[in-house]
Amino acid sequence: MEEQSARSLNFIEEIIEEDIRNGVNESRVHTRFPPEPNGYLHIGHAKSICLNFGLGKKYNGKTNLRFDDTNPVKEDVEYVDSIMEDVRWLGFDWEDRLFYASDYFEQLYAYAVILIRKEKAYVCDMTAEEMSETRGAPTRPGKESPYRSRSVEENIDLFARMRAGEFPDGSRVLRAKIDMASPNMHMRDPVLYRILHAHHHRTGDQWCIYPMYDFAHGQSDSIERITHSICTLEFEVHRPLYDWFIREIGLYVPRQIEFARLNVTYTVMSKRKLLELVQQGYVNGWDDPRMPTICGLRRRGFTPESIRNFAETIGVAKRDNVIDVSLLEFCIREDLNRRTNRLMAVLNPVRVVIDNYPDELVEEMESVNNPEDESKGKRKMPFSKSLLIERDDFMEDPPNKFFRLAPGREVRLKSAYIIKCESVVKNPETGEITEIHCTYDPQTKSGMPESNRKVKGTLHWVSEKQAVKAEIRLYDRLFTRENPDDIEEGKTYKDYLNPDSLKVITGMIEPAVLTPGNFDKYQFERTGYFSVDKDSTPQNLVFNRVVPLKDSWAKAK
RNA sequence: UGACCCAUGGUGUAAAGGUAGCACGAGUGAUUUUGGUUCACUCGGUCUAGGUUCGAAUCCUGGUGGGUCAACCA
Repeated sequence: MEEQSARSLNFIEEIIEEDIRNGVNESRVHTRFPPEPNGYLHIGHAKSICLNFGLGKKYNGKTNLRFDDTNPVKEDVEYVDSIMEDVRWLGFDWEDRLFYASDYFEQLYAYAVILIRKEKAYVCDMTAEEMSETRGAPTRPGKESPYRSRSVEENIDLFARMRAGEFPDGSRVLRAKIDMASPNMHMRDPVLYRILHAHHHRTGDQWCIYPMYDFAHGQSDSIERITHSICTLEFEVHRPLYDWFIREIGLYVPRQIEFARLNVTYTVMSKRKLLELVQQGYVNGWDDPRMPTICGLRRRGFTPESIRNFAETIGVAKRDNVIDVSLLEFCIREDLNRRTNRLMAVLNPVRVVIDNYPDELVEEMESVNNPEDESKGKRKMPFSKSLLIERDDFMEDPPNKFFRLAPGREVRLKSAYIIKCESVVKNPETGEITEIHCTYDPQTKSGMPESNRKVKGTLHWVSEKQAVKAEIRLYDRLFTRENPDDIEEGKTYKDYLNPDSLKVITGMIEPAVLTPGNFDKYQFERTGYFSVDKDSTPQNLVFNRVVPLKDSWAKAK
């Protein structure tokens, strides 16, 4: 069965397997997912989560969750909590390996002192502006800081006093002493520590100096004995620095591997932009179903399985990529198709009156919940003289290939009778059709011996009197441009926001949904997959459309 | 105009020097109590120019195109 996995490794797996063969780091595999708690996780993080935890599992290794919380002014426990919830929801377990970079502040301080003693780090008094000016440019070398040659003793003393809070923010930094002429900007005496009198969400006011990403990340990996530190491509130029710290301090050696981050058409992925959409009210919060956040997708009705399968399907490589949203839609359709119950729901109703049906009779019609899965059982739906069908399912003057209801034509009502349209009633002023009068054939009730007569179409319907009103939220892509980050002159990504990304309508639902034991996601016949919104109550049913069904008739039109 | 990274159908991703495959997509047909689902078939690709080799998507060189890097962010 699994024969094909024998030799179809992605480039990261090849590196890992080679390391295993060579006995690198005792041939262990230990990965980590290291988010900064400064925002909510999105589908791009899901790729990283699936990758890191997936690799840990595949190679019988472990995966840590580590919060990269070295910048207190941007971080908050709100984000810590949401990240843990999202990772768990996706189906991954860090067991007892929950860590914070802030757990290592004392250790990192000691590492910095080691570098100072080796004359590989120094306290620099330049302002941020001066530092920026003397750093040079990629094509031009920088100039060495006048503080570069401070004595070890002076550096140790100054660094201790930085920690003790003797200096104001921004007055001094600790820098590595590497090479101001390096073609790699990150090697031009990068900042290791800065002074920041800010309250940290975990360490409180214990520290007023904070390590920079470069000084914290690799060492944290090393402390946790991470073997493979997988990150996105923009950190590729940081790798020489990552390795430099590990080597100079003399630490356990993890290997950093970079992959291309995920991009999806018709959406933005940067935390900054997503934050703007929330803060400026373009969407209703991080979990707005239009957002590409994990919590947004969850609220929309995506399943963890579908997202994991998506991550598996897109693969991993180093070239820039833009995944078409249709692939994400495929993944959720594929999953929901076999797990959701079918539900009759009429989104844009028009009345159908069965003239030859008894006035007061209400029959119970039986329908399978999921034709793909018999074990999902059956349900009963009331049927009566006055029904509602989809307005689109009737045409007074239809083209040839219209398979639905039209004057003189027959259709089957799903799980009920075959009906024939006899006449229509219109509003004399507007010309709008208000009633469609039909007759039914009593011999064609679903399940009866003579019910197998072929008719061109089958329609969904609800019984007018028993149907339940529901608020239906139809979501469309948030942006009108395939790549909202590809901005035309004089515009911003916000100019590509889709004003019609949310449409709220009132639909009529079969009453079965109110009975207990139903699933929280449904396939509405022909219209799409829907989930019950978290704000829904029995008095006010609210459905979110996860994704429309494919509709080849719509295309033909 | 520096360093580093990348280049396979429309979109992704495989092929460890030896048949360019898979998925989405698009198209055609069959089945169908929804035109969905399911099934079958089809479409379509190695950026370019040289070189090495019996043989190159794969190795080498040049070009072209794209990306990353000049935060006391991560």
